[in-house]
Amino acid sequence: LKDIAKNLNVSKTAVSLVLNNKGNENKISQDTQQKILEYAKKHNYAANSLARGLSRGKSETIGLIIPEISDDHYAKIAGHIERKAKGYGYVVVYASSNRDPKNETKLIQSMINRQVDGLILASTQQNSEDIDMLLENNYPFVLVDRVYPEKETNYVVVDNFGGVQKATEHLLNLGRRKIGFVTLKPGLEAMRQRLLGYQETLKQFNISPNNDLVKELSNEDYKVQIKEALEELVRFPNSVDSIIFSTHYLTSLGLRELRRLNIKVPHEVAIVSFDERGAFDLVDPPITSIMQPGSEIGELSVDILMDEIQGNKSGVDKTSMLEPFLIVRKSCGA
Amino acid sequence: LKDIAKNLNVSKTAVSLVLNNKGNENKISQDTQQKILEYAKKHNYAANSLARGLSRGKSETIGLIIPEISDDHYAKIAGHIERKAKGYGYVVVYASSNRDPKNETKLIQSMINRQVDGLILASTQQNSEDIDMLLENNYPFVLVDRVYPEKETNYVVVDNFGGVQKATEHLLNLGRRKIGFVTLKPGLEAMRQRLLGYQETLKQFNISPNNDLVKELSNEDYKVQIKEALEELVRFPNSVDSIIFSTHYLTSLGLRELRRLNIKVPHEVAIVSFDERGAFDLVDPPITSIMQPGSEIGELSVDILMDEIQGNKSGVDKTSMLEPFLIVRKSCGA
DNA sequence: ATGAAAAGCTAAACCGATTTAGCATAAAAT
DNA sequence: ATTTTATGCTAAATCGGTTTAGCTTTTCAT
Repeated sequence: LKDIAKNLNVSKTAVSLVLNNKGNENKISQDTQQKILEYAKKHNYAANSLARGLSRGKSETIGLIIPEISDDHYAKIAGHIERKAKGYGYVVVYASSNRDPKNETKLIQSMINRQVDGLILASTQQNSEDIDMLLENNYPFVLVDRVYPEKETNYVVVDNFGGVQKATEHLLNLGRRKIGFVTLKPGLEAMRQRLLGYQETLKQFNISPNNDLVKELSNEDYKVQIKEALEELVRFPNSVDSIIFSTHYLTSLGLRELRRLNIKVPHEVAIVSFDERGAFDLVDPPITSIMQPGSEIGELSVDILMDEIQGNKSGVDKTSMLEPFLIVRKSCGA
Repeated sequence: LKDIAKNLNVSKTAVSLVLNNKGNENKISQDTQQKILEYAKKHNYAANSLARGLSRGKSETIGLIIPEISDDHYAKIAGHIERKAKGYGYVVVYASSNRDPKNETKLIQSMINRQVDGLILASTQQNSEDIDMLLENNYPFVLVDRVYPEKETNYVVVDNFGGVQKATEHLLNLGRRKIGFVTLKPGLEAMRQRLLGYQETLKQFNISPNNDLVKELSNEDYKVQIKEALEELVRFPNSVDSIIFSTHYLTSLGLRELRRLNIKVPHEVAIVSFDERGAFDLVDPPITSIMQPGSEIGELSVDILMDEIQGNKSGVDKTSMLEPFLIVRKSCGA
């Protein structure tokens, strides 16, 4: 900038104005504008974003904090977030919390220090204070895939209740009556909703819920616990004829276990997965899944965040619940 | 900073020095240091990274440009890069090139303008000029998963040749003789090496390569082309008894096609996949894959980049070829 | 011819840090 | 008693932009 100004014998101000398309409104002559634009292009000048950011108080960066970028679900969302953000001229920095609230707290702080203009959080949902802090400071952020039910925040979630409801109804309509449910301990609202969707649907069909058919595994130890859980589910007196797994990785693990136990899927036990991961359609049997609209989740969260950052002009809905849909494959016995 | 200085009746300089642990070497009294540290902690001060970056000429950010964050392979690498970078106090911004060189050029520029301290690139490998530019400007960067064979750059790759060699040998040792190879047009060195690995291994076993058994699909249209390719491979006169797919998504597509054609895998045609994606172990049949050491790729690339950024002190090897390894499952007929 | 308005530009403050050069004062050495 | 050295600190420049307020000069209306 200084260089351009010096070489063209104009002021930094003029250069800055012109390059920010404020030449006209500030009455810089066409000649001068031309001169500056040409010179800038020729030497392909591009502003130093740090300086610009410092000056404008905006970094044109959004922070994305997710449990794990390598999880299919979040990778997909991250992809859409990035693409959408680019459309707004924004860039995204991501960080994985690894489902650890302390980690998350640190990451949020770090992002703020780095002056991101806003945050997209798939929160561990155990960080009330952080959320309160963001809220108090009026920091633009949107929760994705997670909510703090008691707080008023922007969020984009899927209808976890409805998703499981569809799956449960589907199994019931196929004649299955002893449906097991394998999930994680309900630290997350999403998990609560999924369980609820299962329980309520059974009630609607006049089937009294049997808690022995529900296996809630701990977040740390599910890889081990799932073995016992499945054994209990398939043998007397439970003897389920179907199982809904509330995450794709539980499905993977569970299916492995069912095979080990020599249970025929879907003949003896039908299964449905909440969410899927690569190649679920090629699995033996192809897995019926409750699909989440990853692209919408990603894009909507960016739209909402951008509106927030730009001062709530557009009037987009700041909370949004998207409908998952059931992909029926073989594993449900259809 | 200013606040702290004002409230404590010291200079900004003092505060800055102390908070950067340069208090002692600049002979700030213990008293003052204490005072500053306490105040800073109490008001949990953290430096504005933009300002610091501007001043220091460092952003403590690295840029990651990959074909697609939602691809299992890159998502995994990205995860490890992020984790490792965090250890260095760095944060990563990512962007997807979608395999478009023009896109890549723009992204590189954008990252540089944003003052990232270094770049990790899974280049489209059609951007010689960009690479030259980075090289000329001595910009710290490392190629990951990709190389420009004729250029001297830092890189981390896997031994694509060796990986396919292992797979090919394995199939040959299982008695398969008519091995097909489905890959993408060799815009990428990786693809060239994989093809070469296949061809050379056949030679070593005294099998004359038959070009009809090699199907090179175009990057844009592979989803369509793969149908015809597979039909040609499985029917007379080719009638392969096995196929190596050079990427995980080709494997997915290919397997679907084989099923459509009613070909029994591995009985009639055995398959091996280069790289895998979620649930490949649960597929029918479980897919034998050439696995890439994602964590090493990610971590090593960060190590190399950091050394580059910090002025090549550590003497780490700046080019590195990692060994993939074969995970033998059912699809190869073992 | 004169005053007001418009056109075209610039100086300087500012964003929030880092860093260099140097100023007092106190302690030690001569 | 005077010089030297060490201690403890600060003013001010700098990074590279943005932006406010204002200064000339020209143009126009009266």
